[in-house]
Amino acid sequence: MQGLALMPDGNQSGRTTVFPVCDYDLDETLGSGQAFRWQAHGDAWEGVIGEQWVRLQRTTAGIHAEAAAPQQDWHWLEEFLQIKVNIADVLQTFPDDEPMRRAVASCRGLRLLRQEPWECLASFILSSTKQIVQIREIVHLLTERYGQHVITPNKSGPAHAFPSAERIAACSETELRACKMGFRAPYLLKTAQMIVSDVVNLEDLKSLALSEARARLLLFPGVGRKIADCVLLFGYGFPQAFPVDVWIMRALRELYFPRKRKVTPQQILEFSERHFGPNGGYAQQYLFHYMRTKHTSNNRDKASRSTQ
DNA sequence: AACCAGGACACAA
DNA sequence: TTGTGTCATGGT
Repeated sequence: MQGLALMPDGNQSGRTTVFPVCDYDLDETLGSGQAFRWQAHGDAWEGVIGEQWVRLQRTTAGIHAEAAAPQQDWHWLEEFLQIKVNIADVLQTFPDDEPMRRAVASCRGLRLLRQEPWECLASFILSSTKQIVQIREIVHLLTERYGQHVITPNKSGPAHAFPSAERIAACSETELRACKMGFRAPYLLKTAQMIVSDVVNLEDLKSLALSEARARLLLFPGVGRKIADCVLLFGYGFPQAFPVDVWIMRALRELYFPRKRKVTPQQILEFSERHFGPNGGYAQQYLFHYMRTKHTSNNRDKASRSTQ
């Protein structure tokens, strides 16, 4: 390790590296409900990608990354964080309207990750009608009980990889329910079994068009349009996939159809496909985060609810 | 103490 | 095709 000090910034064979990137906010990106097993420790974030433990920290030079073991190649992390995406180019494709301007202005540095498809699929099967904190808890129990240990630095506690489809498929429904996932347990179990028996091959989806890939995901039990679009967006990088959950439904109603009584979910869905352009998925994430954290009517509602 | 959460599904009309 | 009840569990 002596040689590290002699190596230039961005050295590729040590335990750490720096990605020189701007407009990348780790808090908003890792804590915004697209990934569920990153933990904030002070100003740093710790997580596991594949079999690798990682610690990320914002510095003036960019994003500082620390792994548990020396790396010759950081491509896996660069891919996960989508470092090469020029976010300014993406933002430029958003519709130029008031709601989008507000969302973009208040979520500067929000990015989309590129997660491993199986982990993403399993996580979002567990997400239905759950709050983000609860999804994190369920996923944590699952990885702790059925995921392989990964190497961590001495100072850090134990960490686990996300359990394989094979391992989940070998669980009983009772064991899965014990991870607090309730009625989602049979969905996850059957989905894992379908993957193990190769009824649907997740790798194959990468070469398909959006609608074809979506049709394959919809074959899994517990996967409807919304969860399929989450996996297409966060796991496969289809930038046009536009998950419509309860938050986005409210956002589109309030921001784009104010004082209009009958707006059906079908109309909202059609509007979402038409209005937000080739990077609609990114736009969706900005609206989602904006509604959850900054939008005033949301905060007012929350305040009035908690004081009554 | 009702109401809600990054929904999906079976079933009715 | 569109509308309702149900499914666990925990937070506000």
